[in-house]
Amino acid sequence: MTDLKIIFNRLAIAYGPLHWWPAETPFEVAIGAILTQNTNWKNVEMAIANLRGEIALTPEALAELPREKLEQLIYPSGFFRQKAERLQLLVEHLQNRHGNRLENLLSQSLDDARRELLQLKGIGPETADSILLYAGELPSFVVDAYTNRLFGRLGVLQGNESYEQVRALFMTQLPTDPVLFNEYHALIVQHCKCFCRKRPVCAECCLNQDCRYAQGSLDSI
DNA sequence: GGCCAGGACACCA
DNA sequence: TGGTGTCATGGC
Repeated sequence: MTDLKIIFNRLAIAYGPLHWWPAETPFEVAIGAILTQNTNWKNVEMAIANLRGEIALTPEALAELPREKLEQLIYPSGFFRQKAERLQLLVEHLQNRHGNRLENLLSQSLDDARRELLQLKGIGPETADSILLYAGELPSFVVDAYTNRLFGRLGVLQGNESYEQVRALFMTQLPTDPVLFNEYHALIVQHCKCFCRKRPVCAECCLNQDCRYAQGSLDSI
């Protein structure tokens, strides 16, 4: 069993199952993925609640919103001008290429869908992978700041790896399973909210000072 | 009042 | 190719 599988098992026992992403439709996942860029999820929830209140959580409805109105609705998520543009560019793309259905974009092969998402302004690798995995249920591992922080501390990562290198590490060492990738990323985020941010070592977490992972070396495994 | 949060992009050397 | 500045709100 690889280190990554062992770490997953420990996290899963401690926190799982988490069943991400907190959204009602694939399109809502994509909206959340853009809105959460460098932003606390609580702020995103406020913005999504505003969109829901305007019945604007479909590509058609979002396309009808004037830019200023959209900026006003997503204001709590921060970077509201950038994000309004990014949302409208995504909606325009779905309208022009996929009959207003994100599901059509996601029905392609993983590589084709990922390439297409990455060509859109404002959708980088993490946002694309979040959409692929959580909206499309495609086996694309999501790497985020928490992933780098946690696995850097564990000694799995050196800290100078590129996004694609980290993603490839997880995708080659783990079974190609979207359910596993989904849960793993959710567990990393859940764990880091306790272990990595609030305090250096969380007494009740599964990777505390008594755990070999917290020592920064996995050599003994 | 400062720091951080489930990034991406433009610009520059 | 890699580093830096910019975008911006809300919670702690």
